[in-house]
Order: sequence, then structure tokens, then C-alpha cells
Amino acid sequence: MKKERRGIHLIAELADVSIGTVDRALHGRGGIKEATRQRILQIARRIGYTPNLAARALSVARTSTRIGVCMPREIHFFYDELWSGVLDEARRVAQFGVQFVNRPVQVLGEGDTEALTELVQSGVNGIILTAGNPTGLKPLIDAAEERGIRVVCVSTDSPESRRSCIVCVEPWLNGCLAGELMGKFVRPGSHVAVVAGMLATEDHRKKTDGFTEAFPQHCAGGKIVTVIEGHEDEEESFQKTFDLLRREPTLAGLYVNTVNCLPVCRALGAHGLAGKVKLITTDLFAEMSPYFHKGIITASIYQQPHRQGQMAVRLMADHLTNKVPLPPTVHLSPGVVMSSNLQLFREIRLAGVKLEDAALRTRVAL
Amino acid sequence: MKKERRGIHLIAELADVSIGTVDRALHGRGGIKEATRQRILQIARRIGYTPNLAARALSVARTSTRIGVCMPREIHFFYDELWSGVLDEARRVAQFGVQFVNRPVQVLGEGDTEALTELVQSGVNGIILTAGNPTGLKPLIDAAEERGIRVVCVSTDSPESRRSCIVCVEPWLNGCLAGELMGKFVRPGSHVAVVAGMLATEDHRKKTDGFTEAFPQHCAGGKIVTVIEGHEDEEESFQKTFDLLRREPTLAGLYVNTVNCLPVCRALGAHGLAGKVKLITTDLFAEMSPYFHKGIITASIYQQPHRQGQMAVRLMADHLTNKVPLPPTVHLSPGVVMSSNLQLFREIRLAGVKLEDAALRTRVAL
DNA sequence: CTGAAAGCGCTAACAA
DNA sequence: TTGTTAGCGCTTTCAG
Repeated sequence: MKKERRGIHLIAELADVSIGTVDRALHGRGGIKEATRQRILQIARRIGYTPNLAARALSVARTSTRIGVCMPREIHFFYDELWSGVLDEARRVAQFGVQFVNRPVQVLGEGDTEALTELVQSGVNGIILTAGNPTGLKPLIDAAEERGIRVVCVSTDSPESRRSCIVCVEPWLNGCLAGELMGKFVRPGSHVAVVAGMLATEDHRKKTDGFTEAFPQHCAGGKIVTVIEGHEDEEESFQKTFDLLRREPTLAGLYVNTVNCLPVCRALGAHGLAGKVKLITTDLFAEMSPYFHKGIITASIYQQPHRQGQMAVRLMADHLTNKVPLPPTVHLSPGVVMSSNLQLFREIRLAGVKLEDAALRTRVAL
Repeated sequence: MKKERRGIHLIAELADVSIGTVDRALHGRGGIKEATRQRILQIARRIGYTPNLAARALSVARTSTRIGVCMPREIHFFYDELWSGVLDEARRVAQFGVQFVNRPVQVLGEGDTEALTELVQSGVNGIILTAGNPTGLKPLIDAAEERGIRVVCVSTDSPESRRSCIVCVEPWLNGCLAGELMGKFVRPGSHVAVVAGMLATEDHRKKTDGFTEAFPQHCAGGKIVTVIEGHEDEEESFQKTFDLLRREPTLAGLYVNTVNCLPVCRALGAHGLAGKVKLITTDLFAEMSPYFHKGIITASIYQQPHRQGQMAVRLMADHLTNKVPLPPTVHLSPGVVMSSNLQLFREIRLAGVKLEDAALRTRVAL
């Protein structure tokens, strides 16, 4: 009884060539007669050949592909989760011979040109990047792509550049969802306001725009009375919100489109407005928890940082190791956090677990 | 220059034994002196050994592990997505030598005892199952677990049984979220109603309970005037809703906790109540789309079927191939679908794409 | 242009 | 109780 062959051996047997030739045909390598190639591809198609990725990974283990990661290092908040998403998935694909080079920057947009330059020079095959300052990064990203280094932006885009792919929650849509929710929470004709970080930041501006567009569509006669900027400063945010609430006693809703929502919560609390003014925030971290319970935060728009990181790694790894084409955009749907489902989110469940420890717990949902 | 060894070869070299012995030590196989084992484990720990999963997968490819899947076959709706989540992830882990045995049943709860029996007898190593009739299935599940076959329930649980793990969106919490949303959409003192499938079904009853508990907490003086049962019948659902709307002209909200929401939408439309009565539905499929745009559906609670399927496969495969322990429960957070983010959901994006084709498009988000 | 052969790190069967 | 060895399916190098 003949031995049952598999994979390229089977093809080789059927085509009556050696596995080396099959390999050449399958990979479009040179040095093979076009006729043979066609015959082989034909057979491969007929038997529905799919490469065994484990074998491939094992075989190329030493010449492994490397992925560089440049994202902000920051604790307790969004980027922590983004990192853990990246690291979790990195651990999985590491088994496929993919290595990672981490080049964290301290703050979004600071020192990222240097980090990116380093990564490019270090000879990685792909780069995952939060594009803090899109314009400064553009030439570097373009240069990297020029050299065949794929760049996947995550969370923050550099839309003008030639990056291969962006994985994010679209900020405009993010604002729209907040606007729609707000429009449905407050009564027709209500006045609401927006607390942004700084409108100079594209992300905050787009969120504000989305909100501004969607809110009136879902709240007949609704009006956005003002947009204030907290500049990510605790004191300033508190003061400005506090003043706003005094100035506009009829205010029905407040949309905070930055992670810096605690001062706003405190200002609302100080006015005794828990639940009276509908507060919609952005992102999630453990310290927000009590404000949900007190009814001060009505809802928060969750940007799925962990999943963003995971997706970015997965896309890049699939592309690099299996030639899966990179989609130009991957837009995740933002989640809605309210008091009922609060406990299900990683940020709340894993509160207090340090990054290292959290990284070990692969199995916690969402 | 000596050749640089890796993995178990390195350990073997350091411990001055053969790789066979290292393998025995690492896997707790018999026939090895306790002292040697300790010495080897010690070294493994010291050098931070992690097995190369690709190599392992490749090596055990022929003796591969098999996972049985028993879930309802149903088109256009929830289970379609559940299947595609399973199949997508199955394709990935297939590379690790995991095979799948699919035993679809026509309808949830019909013929699943037979299917499960077959699977157990077919000698699979693990089973992924939607437990349609929990009580009937319990003895079979227990028997399977007894024989060392891990059972992971997905979407529908058999809580009394000894299944190793459940992956789902908790129905009670699902109802709570709907209740909270509703409580915030309507004015204090509002009257709302629930349209269930049949309260005899645990899932529907729990959703109803959750809603009943949460709604009054978020709507001062709010009242649930009635719970009607549509029995998943189009005509009955329409008629009962239509009558209800006539009987209760002040009704402010309606919560449909089954997938069968179209008749309710039509009844609302027939009364010209688009947007007047807040409608919160469950699940998502393409035909709901126009009702979002017309403002008839205010929000839908999305149970992430694709992700549920994906998680179930991932957990099972990780457990079977890498001995990762199965967590007893994995509760996903339900998503909130509104008109703003509607387009981001698979069910809407991939509308019209048949299961086979959709299965090829691994790269569509969420 | 094509074939042969050496590994990649691990498992499992067989020998000692 | 331990060592040896033959693959798993693929990539890559070196000969023809």
C-alpha cells in the first residue's frame, strides 16, 4: 500500500515533479517553465491545496519576520489596554515565528518621529503605529512604505500618508453615536454642551463635529449651546464646567469627548446635578465606576482599545506571514457602557491588575 | 563553533540528557526518575522555556485533536453568524492540526440529543454546543465530561450540567441593559411593554426579568404594563402588538426580546407611531435596516454571535492543544446598535453575502 | 530549468 | 529509566 502524501508532496506526485518545483510554482519564484507552473497551479487548485502554516512557520523560524510597535506608554488608561491587546495577540503569533520590537513613546505625539526612524532602520518588516502627529510622521511613513515596510496605524490615523491600513473607531462616528444617544436621552428642544480636549486635535474636532451633526437629528429643536476646551487639564476642565453649569442652568446634557471626564463629573456632583444633566463620556477606566453608580455618568462611548490592538497585530501578522492583503480601513463599532454592563469591561474587571499580570490573563472576555 | 541549540535540545544539552527525557519531564509522562525530572524542569524554568507550538502542531498533525460542533442551522439570523464565527476561527486553528466535525441541527433544541450522542461516539475530544433543551441534554453532557470530553456551551447554556464552560451574553444582563436604555429614553412615569417569544423559554424569561428589574430603576415611576408572547409567530406577534397599541395609547416604549421584531415594527408603522413609541429590539439582521432609518427601531441589543462562535472555538482549541484551562464562564458585553453605528455591523455589511462567501472574508471587523 | 536533501522543534515509537 | 530515530509539511540551498 502506497503511502498517502499530503500538501506539496501530493501535488509533486500528481504533477510528477519534485517538491522544489512545486514550491517555485506556488510562490511565483523564478526559474521554472511557465507550462510546468500552470500545470502545477492547476493541480493545486483542483485538490484545493492550502499550505500548512505550522510547517511554514517552523521552516522559516530562523528567518522570522519582525513587527515594530510604536505606541504611547501611559498608565491606567486607553493606551494600557491598547498595549495589552497588542501583547496578547503578539504572544499568539509569536508561535508563528513573528517577533516584536516595542518602541513605546511616553506621550502620544512626543518623540514618535525618532521612534519610527529607529524602527525603520532596525529593519522590521512591518510597523504598528499610533500616529500622534500625522503631519510630522507622514514623510517617514511614506518612506517606510516605499521601502516595502507596511505601516498599520492604530487608534490614531495619518490619513494623508501612504500607510497601508488604519484600525480605529472612527472619531466622527464616535461623536455621532454620542449625539444620537444624547438626542434620545434628553427632551425635544434641550440645550446641551460639549467638553472637548482641544479642538486643534483632529480626533476631538471630528468627534465634536459628529456630535453636532447627529444630536439635532435625534432631538427636535435641540441645540448645542457651547463647546468648551479643557486642554486635558484637571483644574481647567473643572472650572470651565462648573462655570458653564452656573451660566446655563437649563442645560440638559453634556458630552465629554476626551478621556478626561473626572473633573466634569466632580463639577456636576458639586452642583448636585447627578442624573439631572445627562453626561456622556468617552473611554473607560476604573475610577469612573462610582460615577456610573451614582448616576452622574449616563453612558460612555467605549473605543475597544484592547480589540484595536489585537486587530492591528492580527492583520499585520496575517499579511506578513500569509500574504493576506491589508484592508485599507478597519472601523470597529464603539461600545456603549452603562451601569448595567459596566462590570463586563476589562478596564473594570481587571482594575488594579498591572500590565504584566494582566498580560498573563488571556482569557478575560471583551 | 558549536551549533546554537534551541528548545528542548537546549534543555537536553544543559541537563546532559536526551530530548526524549526532556519531553518526558516536560509532559509528566511516566518512566523517568523524579530527580532527573526536577533537574530538567528547573533548567526549563531558568531559561524561560516555552514550547514552539508550530513544531508541536506539525508533529502531532496526524494524531490531531477533533472538535465537534452542534448548533442550529438557520439562515439570515443569529445562528448564521454564530456559525461563521466558528468557521472563521476553525480555519485558523485548523493550521494547528485541529479538525472539526460539524453536526448542525435544523432548529434550536430539535434533534440535539441525537446529534450530541453521535458526536460523543465519534470520539471527538471536545464539543461546542448550543444547549437548546438544557434538561434533555444534561445527562449526555455529564456523560461526555465523565469520559473526558470537554463541553463548551455557546449562546445557550445548560447550567445544571457539568459542562466545562459557557460563552454567552447573559440574558438577564441583556434585559437589564435594554431596561436601562429604555428607562433613559422615556420620561418619568412612562408605561412600557415587553414582547417576548415565550416565557417558557429560559432565555426569554430571564431577559424579561432583567428588563423588569432595571427599567423602574432608571425611570422614576415607570411601569411595565404588560408582557405579551408572540411565540415566534409573525401573525400572532403583529396582531397582539397591534391590539396592545390600540389598548394602551399612552404606551411610551416597547421591548422585543426575541429576534422576531419585524411584525412589531409593522404594527408600530401601521399606527403611525414611528419614533413616538421607543422600540428596543434584540439581535440584528439586514431586514431591520430600514426600520432604523425610519426611526421605528430606536436601538437593538446585539449579542455578538460572531464573536461568541469565535471565542468558543478559541477557548476549546487553546485548551485541547495547549492545556489552557477553560474558564467556567465567559460573558460578553452586549452591543448597542443605533442608526449611527448600524453600518458597522457584519449583519448589515455582509447582507446578501452567502455563508460560503462570507466565510472567505475573514477581514471584516466586528 | 529541475531535483535532492538538510533542517525548523517537537512527538512518539522503538531500542537499549 | 533513558537514548535514538523517523517523521510532520514547508523553505532553502546546493547540485545537476
